[in-house]
Amino acid sequence: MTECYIKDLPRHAGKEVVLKGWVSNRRSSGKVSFLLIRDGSGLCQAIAEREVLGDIYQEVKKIPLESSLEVQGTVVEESRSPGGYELHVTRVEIIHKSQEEFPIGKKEHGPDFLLNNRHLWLRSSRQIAIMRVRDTLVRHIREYFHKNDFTLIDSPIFTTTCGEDTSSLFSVDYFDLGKAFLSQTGQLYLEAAIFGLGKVYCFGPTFRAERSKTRRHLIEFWMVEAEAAFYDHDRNLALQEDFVSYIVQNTIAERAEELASLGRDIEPLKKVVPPFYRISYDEALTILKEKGSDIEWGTDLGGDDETLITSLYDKPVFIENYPRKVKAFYMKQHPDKPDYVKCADLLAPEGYGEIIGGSEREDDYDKLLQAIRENNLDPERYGWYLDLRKYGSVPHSGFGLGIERTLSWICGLKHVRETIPFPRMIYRAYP
RNA sequence: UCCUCGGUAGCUCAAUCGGCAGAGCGGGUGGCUGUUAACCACUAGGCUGGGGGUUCAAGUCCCUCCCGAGGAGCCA
Repeated sequence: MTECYIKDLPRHAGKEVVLKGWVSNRRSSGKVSFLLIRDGSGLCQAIAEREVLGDIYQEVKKIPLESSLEVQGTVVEESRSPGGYELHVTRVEIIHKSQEEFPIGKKEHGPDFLLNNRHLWLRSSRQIAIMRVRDTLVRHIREYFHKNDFTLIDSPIFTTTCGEDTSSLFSVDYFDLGKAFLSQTGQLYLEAAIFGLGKVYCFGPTFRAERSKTRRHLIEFWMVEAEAAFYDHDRNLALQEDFVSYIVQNTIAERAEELASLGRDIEPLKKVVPPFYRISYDEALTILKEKGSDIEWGTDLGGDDETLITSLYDKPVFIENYPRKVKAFYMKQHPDKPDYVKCADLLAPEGYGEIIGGSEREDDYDKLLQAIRENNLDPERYGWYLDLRKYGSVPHSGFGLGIERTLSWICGLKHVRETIPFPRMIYRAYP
């Protein structure tokens, strides 16, 4: 007997096959039961009739949701079944009958309950759709870098240097060496790698011990970072435009069905092609003040500010050249305006806000050392990083893109917590 | 850490001015041969987050603690 996956049913129309999966939903009407089977490849309606099945029909009719089954039957084209094909069952074997009522019901649930049952929530069609989009997005990210001659450099998770300030780092005991930190960025290591490989990227989890509690924050999230030798600020922005357009267009083309099931209108995403809008930090401030914001020069844009700016544009917008004092120590000082750095954040439209932070890096040894001291960091710990400016230092730039924020934007979600299989949040590390 | 909102049946939520604790879904029992979160009938299910207070009377008002959500700060 041919065993097959639901996605392959059209190829077996009229034939008898075996499916293995779970009872996603069930309805019965006296002598006939409709079992909605999920097998990881799709959904299919299986028709179980009393006259065909005999004694086991009574058990099948009452089978608890999410029980696992092996069903054998004839594949029949049927528009009323999801996927367009249904199975007329001739034999049922119960692999495992759910021991208790499945906690995730057919009606709505609240976020607390769903997050406590994340291990079971992942079986629902909405979560399946999001995970498929995530898989596709990640694949196109890797593909883009591969096609453009970037080499993957896996950066360490344990670090003794940091890219941001130490207050937001998780520390762990590291044998006799004292404290080590969980990585916040692989950037500094990528900078070391460009001298051998030119263009590199890393992709992995990153950890922020910030007591953030918003729809845009996770404690553990995935970030893809790229770094390229001889890329100045403008070339960096062109790369980001090309990259973001590529991953968005390819993902929405491949996952149109899933995005539709999530209720995402992809028309706004189709506009995500180069060039993106570019405004300076100072211009952003002027706009914000005109709109009534009380933001002051020398502070970062808040969530409301980002929402206001993005509402004015139908495509992603770069905010360039921030004040030096609000950005990280490694960013290159602006040659004409010493109070600024050559950097840009990329804000996604439709109110989603920052998805990329990037900059040209300081390539001058003395200026970098000075910046490290100004930020009260220990120059000895950054010895290796300073070394990079001693042997053939070159202009170079890079950026980091947050996977969950980008996915949340593409899927049109209200919160990043649904974009990662097991979200880590300030008061939640279970399951 | 701060601000705002919330916690009532397994789940999602009602409960008017402080006056008998309710519904839908899910569970159980029965019915139905084409259902699409199926439907119909019956049924079980409660320390109203914990503690204290006011009152003849508290889910409702006050104090306090716990838990959650959204936001601020910070960031991708």
